[in-house]
This record gives sequence, C-alpha cells and structure tokens, in this order.
Amino acid sequence: MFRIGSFARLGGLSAKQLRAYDELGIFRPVWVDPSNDYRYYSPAQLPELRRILALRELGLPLDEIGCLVAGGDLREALERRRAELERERQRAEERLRALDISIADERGPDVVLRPVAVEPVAVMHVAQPVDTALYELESHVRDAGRRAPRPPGAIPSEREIFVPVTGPIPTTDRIGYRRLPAVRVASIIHRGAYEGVADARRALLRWVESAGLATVAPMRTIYLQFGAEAELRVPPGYVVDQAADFVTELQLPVA
Amino acid sequence: MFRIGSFARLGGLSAKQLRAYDELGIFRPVWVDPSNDYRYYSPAQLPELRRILALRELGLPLDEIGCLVAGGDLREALERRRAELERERQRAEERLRALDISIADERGPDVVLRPVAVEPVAVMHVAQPVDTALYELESHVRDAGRRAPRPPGAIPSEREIFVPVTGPIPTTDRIGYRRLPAVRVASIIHRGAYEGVADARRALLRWVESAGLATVAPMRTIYLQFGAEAELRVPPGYVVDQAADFVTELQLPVA
DNA sequence: GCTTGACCTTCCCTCTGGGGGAAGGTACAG
DNA sequence: CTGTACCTTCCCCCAGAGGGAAGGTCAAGC
Repeated sequence: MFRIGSFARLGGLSAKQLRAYDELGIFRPVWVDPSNDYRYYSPAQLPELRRILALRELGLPLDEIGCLVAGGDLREALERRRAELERERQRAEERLRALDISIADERGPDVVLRPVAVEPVAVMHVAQPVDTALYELESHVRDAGRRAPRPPGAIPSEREIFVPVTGPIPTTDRIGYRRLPAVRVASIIHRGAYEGVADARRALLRWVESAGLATVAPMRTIYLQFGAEAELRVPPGYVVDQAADFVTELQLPVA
Repeated sequence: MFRIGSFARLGGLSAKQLRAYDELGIFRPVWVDPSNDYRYYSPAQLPELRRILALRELGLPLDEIGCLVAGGDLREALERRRAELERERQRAEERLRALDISIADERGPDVVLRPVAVEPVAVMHVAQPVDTALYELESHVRDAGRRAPRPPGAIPSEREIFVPVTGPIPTTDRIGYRRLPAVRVASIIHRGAYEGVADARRALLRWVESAGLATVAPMRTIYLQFGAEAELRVPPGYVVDQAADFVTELQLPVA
C-alpha cells in the first residue's frame, strides 16, 4: 500500500491530480482510512492508473474517461476520438495548403474562407449588371420599405443582380424574390476600377484550386461601397476617391 | 465612410472585434470623430481588413498580426507558423497511430510516453538481477544515508541493477555511482509473476515499433513495489497477494 | 422635436480543460 | 519531538480569444 505521495511519484503525476481524479470518480484509492481520510493505493492499481493516463495522453477529456470507468464503451470512445483527431489533422493540412499559397504570394493572404448567411433578396435579370438597373431595383425595394442594410450584388453568370431585403416583396415581371442559400464562400476583395476585377477573379479561382476545394455555385459579386451608408460624414480634408474607393467582393461558394 | 456597425457587417466580424483590433493597434479606423469618438472606416480599408482576417484564419495570434502591421517580416511569420502547423499535424498523426494501436487492442491502451528525470543511482553489476543483490545494494545505500524514495531497477542488457540515491555515495569495487540520463520513455506496467514480464516486453516493443519511434538506450526495468513504502498500513481484511501485487515497469527510452 | 437605434467606455464573464499554490489544521515516521 | 506528509477549501492561472450588460451620448428618420 502506498500513500498518495509515493503513489503519485510512481505514476508520474501529482498528488493533486490523484485527488482530483478521486473526486471525479475516475480513479479512486483502494482504501481510505476513515480515521484520517488518508488515501491508500495498492501496487495492483498501477496498471489501471496507467490505462487512464494513456487515455488522457490520447487526448480524451477527463470526464469522458470518467464515463468509460463507469462502464462506457471503450471502443466507441476511441473511435470517436479517432474521428475527431482525423478532422484535426485534415484541418491542419487545409491550413498548411492555405499557408503555402500565402507564402508564395508576396503581398500576404487576401482570400478568406467564410460562411455567408441566407440572404433574402430582390432579383432582376439584366443584360449587363449596370448601375442604372441596380438603382432601379433598389428604388423598387425601398418603395416597398424592405431594404435590408446590406450591400447589393450580382451573379454575373446568371445575368442577375440582387438587392437584400428584409422580407418578401411584391414581384413584377422584371423583379423577383428569392433567398440566396447560406454557403461557405472563398472571398476576395478588389479595390479600384471595375476593370481590375478580372485579375481578382483569376486570383480567387487559383486560390480555390490550390486549396483543393470544389465550387458548388456560381460566383457572386458584391458591391460593397454601394449605398448611402458609404457616404456618411467625412473627416475634414478627406477626399473621396471614387476610383480607389470602389470596392468589390467576389464570393465563390465552395464545399 | 462607414460607421463601425455597417463596416463590421461588410467585413464579416463584430463591432466589438473591430474595437478590440483598434485598441490592439492591429487595425485602426481611418478617422475618429474627436467630438464623439465615433470610429469611421473607409471602403479602401476593406482589403487591409481582409488580409488581417486571412492571417487570423491561418492561425496567427492577434498580437503577432499586430507586430506584422507594425512592420514585421510577413514572410518569416508565415514560415514560423507553417513550422508550427507542421508540428501540429505530426502530433496528430502520432496520436492517430497510438490510437489505432489502442483500438486494435481490446483491453485499451497500456503504454504511455512520458519523460523521466535524471536519476542519480548506485549501480552494481550482477550475473542476474536477483533480489538478494538488490537487497545488498540497497543496504549499502541506506548505510550511507543516501536512499532516495524512488523504486530501484535494472538494466538487464547491461547486467546492472540500480538504486536511486540522493547524491554521490562511496564506491566500492562492486558498487558504482552514476546518473541515469533524463529521457523520454515508452513505458508499460506489468503486474503479476515476474515470468510474465516477457509478454509485456513484447507488447512494449511492438508498440514502439507501431508508433514509429526509435529506441535510443537499453530498456530499464523498475521494481515498483520494492521497498518499505509498499508496506504501509493495510486496511482491515486486506490480503497482500504477493503475486498479484508484484508490479514491474518496463521503460524503453525513445527519440 | 422626438424616438429608436447606434455608438461610446468600462467591467466582468465565458469557454476548454485542465493546472498550481496557500492557508489552516491533523497525522505519521524516524 | 520535529519535520514532513496529508487533509480540505478557496482562489488563481494558462491561452486566446469573444460576448454581455451597464450607463451615458449621439445620429437619423419621421
């Protein structure tokens, strides 16, 4: 029989941890002297302790180990932990790929992967996503009192422009209502003349390819600076540079 | 110009985060109205914010991003992060291998990897690591008043037995003094008759091989139940089972 | 002009998953 | 008999972020 201190030394952990494991029901002393509450451990408990430490080393949280000791399914817990670890590894690899792309790129990373929420929008088909059509669509939405405070955009491949709304709007033969689905997008921001967007688009496509992601929907273009919000008060001496302040986000939904 | 709320929506983060980034010096508004402390952001800042978010997504801590913004070496930071991530991935893979070994083994894991501190010991060469020699060696150490409260052991391949000491001891022609180096060991605990140790040894060697680790020193055997500490008070009715309570640890130093 | 929402700061809590240390008191061992 | 070990309880720590509420001011739209 060992007292807690020497047993802790043998086990390679602290007496404090042994007390905590006792309290958590993970690993209890074989006998507690009722007269003084001293914990006594037997040599035969070392293999049991060892198994618990091994589980901890595999990354199982203590409370889960507690469940196992209480009769849980070891095999299943290990399989679950394996799946978790596998996800961790994949995440690390994904990040490594993204990192390598950034390292190759002098300016640093400019593409991020982010979730986009469901977006209820008014949509309009147009030959070209031009400003005038966007103003028309926005007026319609605003007249209906449904303008949501988010920037409008386009889905160029569908020849469609959209304006976020706060709910269903009256539709016309030219203007419809739908909800753009929530997706995870790879996104890049382009600043400057609209002609330069083509470069950004290429960079985004290259990034998604390098990251090994699959495209699941057509690209969305968001006109970030569009709307009254962009023209609040301006500091004294600030010159609004229309060209430089023209900011566009390209979003490519990926799996 | 945007106020913090709309800019946060565009950037895909919270106003709170933007305020925190301002305070951390990571990303500051282009203008702060001195009359009311309102923060104003320009559309042209979106690409800059985007780069910061991308760095965050790559796992760089905020304070490091702060250093980069303050003129730090981006390339070097990314390389460092890459190395870190690579270690993470390797750790995940190492654990996956250990997990797979455990899953294959019905009883659960019984080998752990753990560091062992430097151990000053009295050593003695013997033909066989037998009890009588161990008692003799321990008596010598105890007579010198140098017995350290840790269990004795053997290095069978060297035909050497050792007893931990608290400092240098007088040496004789049969008894020496040395310091076992600190190492990381793969360790298994065997309980029961000494003959069964061979099975444990095989299990340990198999584990180390499966884990892809290299052995860097001969195996150490530790007699865990050896010594007075093991025979403190015993609960009423407790029967000391010499065979079952004979507990041996095998330690294999690995890289 | 008034209301509602947005913004300001400051302080504290949350999470995850565990750790350690000190205080104050009793018990054991040599 | 003295130093060490042990008991409990309470509090603090880590990293690395983020959120929430309080209390006050301000802006925008009707």
